[in-house]
Amino acid sequence: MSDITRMTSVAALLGDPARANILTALLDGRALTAKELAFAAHVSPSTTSGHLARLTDADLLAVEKQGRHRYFRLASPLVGQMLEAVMAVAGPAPKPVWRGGEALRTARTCYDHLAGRLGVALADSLTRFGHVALSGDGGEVTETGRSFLCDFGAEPAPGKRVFCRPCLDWSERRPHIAGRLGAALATRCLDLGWIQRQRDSRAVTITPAGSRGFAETFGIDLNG
Amino acid sequence: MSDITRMTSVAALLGDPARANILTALLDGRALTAKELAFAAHVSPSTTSGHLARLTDADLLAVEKQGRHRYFRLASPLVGQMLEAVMAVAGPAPKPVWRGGEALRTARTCYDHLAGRLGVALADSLTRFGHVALSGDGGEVTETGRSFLCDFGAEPAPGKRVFCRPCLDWSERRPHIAGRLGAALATRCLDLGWIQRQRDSRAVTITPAGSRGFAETFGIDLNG
DNA sequence: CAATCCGTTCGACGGTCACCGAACCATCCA
DNA sequence: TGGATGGTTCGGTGACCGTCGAACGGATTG
Repeated sequence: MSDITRMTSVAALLGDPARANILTALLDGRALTAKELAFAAHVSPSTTSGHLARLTDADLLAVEKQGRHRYFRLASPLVGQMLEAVMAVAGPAPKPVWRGGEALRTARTCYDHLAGRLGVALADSLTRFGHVALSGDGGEVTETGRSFLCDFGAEPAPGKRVFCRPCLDWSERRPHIAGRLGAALATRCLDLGWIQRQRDSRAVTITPAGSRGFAETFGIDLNG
Repeated sequence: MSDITRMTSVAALLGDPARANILTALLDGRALTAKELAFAAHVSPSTTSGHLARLTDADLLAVEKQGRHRYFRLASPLVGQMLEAVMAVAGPAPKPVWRGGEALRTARTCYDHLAGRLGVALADSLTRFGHVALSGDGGEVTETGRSFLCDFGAEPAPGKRVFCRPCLDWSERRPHIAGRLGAALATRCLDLGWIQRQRDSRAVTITPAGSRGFAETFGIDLNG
């Protein structure tokens, strides 16, 4: 089996509306039964069964048996990222239906850490440079990452809380960084004056100093 | 046209071997003519023409007319990222049952530069010694790097193409060096007899001289 | 102008695959 | 032990699509 063959097999699986519906229905990480997925896919249970068999066979879905139900979910975060990538190319999502949302989508706090496009971009940057490694439900800081974060001035306070955890961003559908590390990053950005909280909203604004800082330190340009 | 419909249309385009070959042939950012792509896709010019029309129509490819040639290239970096994402899921084969696959993972050409374990090791070595600096989507050669490469005999030809670019290696999931510099390195290694192309394959073999050379010059030992 | 090469369009052929209903197996419940 | 429900398998049908060769338009070259 050649590389191209493997790639086309996977892509072909995404190329059918019923299967695409199944996969997107699972994008949020939940596990659903075959019947629920049949409803989501708008096809009969028998047809759905065939699709599910092929998807699990290709390791796009993982299945868990519970009594007479079978629960399906995405086999790995890589699958979700692939779906996002295809959607990104598939084009402009019919966008923000609701108002005031734009600021929230750009940058907001999620409890004590950063989310929205900024939060996701930060996670991307740290991952790309090998400073942190995010897996399905956990995260670690590498050696280079530790010194990088130390230089940046974001040293997480000690504590019992989980240190670094990916948190799926609902507006971006991709992970940002939560946990003590996420909190430390947000605090440091506030201290540097890179971002400012808005009154009565979780949205935060990026200052001109922040624009420069995020670009120089993390290679982030949200306008680009 | 719904989200799912757009997504499946794009995915279905990737689901055909001929089109997948075309897209991967353009992964490094070069622009190729329809005939060259027909060769890469292993189908007739007429068939290729149909595929190219569909790919450009879906905005996966951009086309540029020059005389009686038409040059095709990926329409945006997003397309490349999508391909990488699909390859990442399609994954390196779980079990390298087949000897040829193993050879491909050890060392192969990615059009005109080196990839696989050897390509990644080269990039690592050059980075470690401070000869090049690779960031997210760009790369630079340092002063010491310039003289080092000059001594080595790998002086990139002048040209419009990007000079040094990291290219995510699908089998190693780490960057190797593409662009004019990558091409120059590959050419020099061939000239030195360190590597040899295999017929009908992108795999390259490392000669005994190459083993010594890579070890002495770059500190690379792929068996280690 | 003639020869040539690049690329596209057209028509026909063949294989693949999504779909459904009905029958079947497994599990749970009364 | 029956009956109900979740899920799979099977056979048949129809549509879609990738493929090629042949013919054609456009651009370059001699």
